[in-house]
Parts: sequence; C-alpha cells; structure tokens
Amino acid sequence: MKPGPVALRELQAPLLAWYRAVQRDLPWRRTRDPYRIWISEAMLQQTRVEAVIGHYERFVARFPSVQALAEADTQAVLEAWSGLGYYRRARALHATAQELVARHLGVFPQRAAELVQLHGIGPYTAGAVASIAFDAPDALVDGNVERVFARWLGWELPRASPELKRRSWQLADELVPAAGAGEWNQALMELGAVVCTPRKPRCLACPVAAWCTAHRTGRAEALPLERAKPATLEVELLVHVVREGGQYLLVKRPEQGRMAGLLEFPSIETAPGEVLWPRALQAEFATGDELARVRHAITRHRIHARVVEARLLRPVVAGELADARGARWVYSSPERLGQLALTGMARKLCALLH
DNA sequence: CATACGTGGTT
DNA sequence: TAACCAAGTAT
Repeated sequence: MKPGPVALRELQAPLLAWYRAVQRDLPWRRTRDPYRIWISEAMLQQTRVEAVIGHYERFVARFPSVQALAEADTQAVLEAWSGLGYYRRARALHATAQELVARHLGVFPQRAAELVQLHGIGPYTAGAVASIAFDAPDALVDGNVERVFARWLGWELPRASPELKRRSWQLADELVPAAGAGEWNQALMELGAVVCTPRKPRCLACPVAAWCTAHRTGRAEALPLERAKPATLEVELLVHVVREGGQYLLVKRPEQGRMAGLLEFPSIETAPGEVLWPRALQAEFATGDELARVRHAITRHRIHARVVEARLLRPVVAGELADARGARWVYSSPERLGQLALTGMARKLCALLH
C-alpha cells in the first residue's frame, strides 16, 4: 500500500514530537523577529548552517533592523556578506530593506503570497518567513523537503527536477497545518538536515521510518536520483600582487555580473576558457618572482592561479583611481584587507601572504 | 525551463 | 584531490 497524503498525516505527530525533543539550538530559532528570520533564511540559501552562524550574528549586530539595513552603504552590506557567496543575495537583501521601508513603512507582510513579491524572496523564503515569524499557514519546500518527500513517497525523480519540485509543493501544501506551520516546516527541514541526509541517511534513528516507502524498499540512499552534471571549465590565471609603501593594490569588480562590486587582486587570464574580469593588460605590470600557486573553484569553474610579485609600469597614485575601463583601483593596508569585501580568491591570497 | 550564481566543509 | 553538497532565486 502506497502512502498518500492521508496516511502521511499519521506521521505528523511523531515528527513534531521528535523535533521538539532534538532540534538544534540555532541563533535564529531564538527569535520571532521577521527581520532576523529573513536574514537567516537569505543566508541559508545554498549555504551550510555552520557557515551561516557567524555571519548571521555579525550581520544582525551591525544591521539590527530593516531600517538600519536600508540606510547602510551597499559596500558595508557586501562587506558583512563577504565569504558567504552568491553576492546577488546581499544586494537583493539591501534593495528589499529599502523597499520595505519605502512602501511598507518597514513592516513585513505576514503571508507568503505578499512576501514573494519582494526582490530576492522566492517561494521558499516567503513560506519560511511567513510560517516561522508569523505562524501563517504557508508551506515551504527546500532541498531537504524535496529529499524527504521523494523518499517517503518513493518518487524516482532527479534531485531538484521541476517534476520533483512540483510534486513537493503540492504535498507540502496538503500537509501544512492551519496552526503551528512554522514548527512543522522546520521539523521537516530538520529531519532532512540531520537524519534524512543526502548520503547515508540514518533510517534507524528516523522517527517516521515506518511510513517511508524508500526505507521499506531499500531505496532511501538512492533517492532522489542523481542529476546530470555540466562539465567543469578549467581556467588559468596570473595574479599580480603589487605592494606599494606597505599597501596592496586591489581592483574593484564592476557593479554588475559575477561577484559584483567585490575587490580582488589584478589578474590576467592566461589560457583559453572563460574570460574572468578584470583582464588587466599584461603591459601594465612588470612580473617578478612567483609567490604561490592557488587553486580555487567557483561555480562550474576550476581556477588555477599563479601568484606573482609585480609592480605597475605606469605610475599610480595611492588612494582610489579609475582606469580607462572604468575599473576602480584601490590601495589597502594589510590590516584592512581582512575587513574588505573581497572575492574568495583574494581572501585566500591574503591568508597566504601573511 | 535551463542556466548562472560562490563558498567552505566532506567524501 | 576532484567531486559533491548546503534552509534558492532571477533571468
């Protein structure tokens, strides 16, 4: 007998009981402030809990309210976000804070249908803020929920596939309780995060294994199915470290596109493949000794960087200036490097240089 | 609807 | 160590 939504309702009480007993103590579970819930949800997108905790604490200390975030400089927001990746999220967060202040007097809408209208807030985050902060009866589906549902129902579907998402949202809508939606949604995700894990699911510790089709058929580890992965691109990079009077030369990336507005060391692509910005002209630098080799990965790209000591061939005054392409060149002292909005590669290099 | 978007930890 | 993975969204 295949479990349907009706049979699955039987597992709601045991799952909630389990969640109340074993849930992790996370900073954003100690508040009902929609602003803080929202920040945590934005940070948690495609990002591990352990990586978020520190950033979350610092972020809400620095920007304690929607108003504070709305009034902040973009560069300060990027700086607080630096290291989390997907920097578009930080810009969306900033823009949405300003929109909330301008059009909602800084007050959060309480239902997912309204929240999803805001920039950077998609169906998942809308459901999360509505249900967790306001206990609105709104459902939510993330990677955890998709995996848990695929196993409960024995869906032989690829991870993150449109069909799996469609079915998951339908089931989530059917299961979400009229009261206690926030707790239910978090219980579902918690199960996926600590028991019903992608690899080596702990079915023996699962409070609802009795209702699980995949557990019964031995398919738990196999579901959801793997999805075809795109080929990785290999990129060779020459990175210049220019020291002038105890300061490092950095270039600010354009405000649009990949890692928008972040600072990095000037670099030159040295092999065919993806064109990485900035493509500082070889002629602008005198290249010296090799300092290090660094491997770095960004989505679908593996970057092999050769780091060389360098100096600029044309004079550049200290401070900020713009080159012919409109790029901003910035000198920074070593002490300040750690506090800037740097790309991952640049941060890795800083650690290496000290 | 497929693809782009980052990083740090794990396997 | 290369591949995989993590509380998605915008285009």
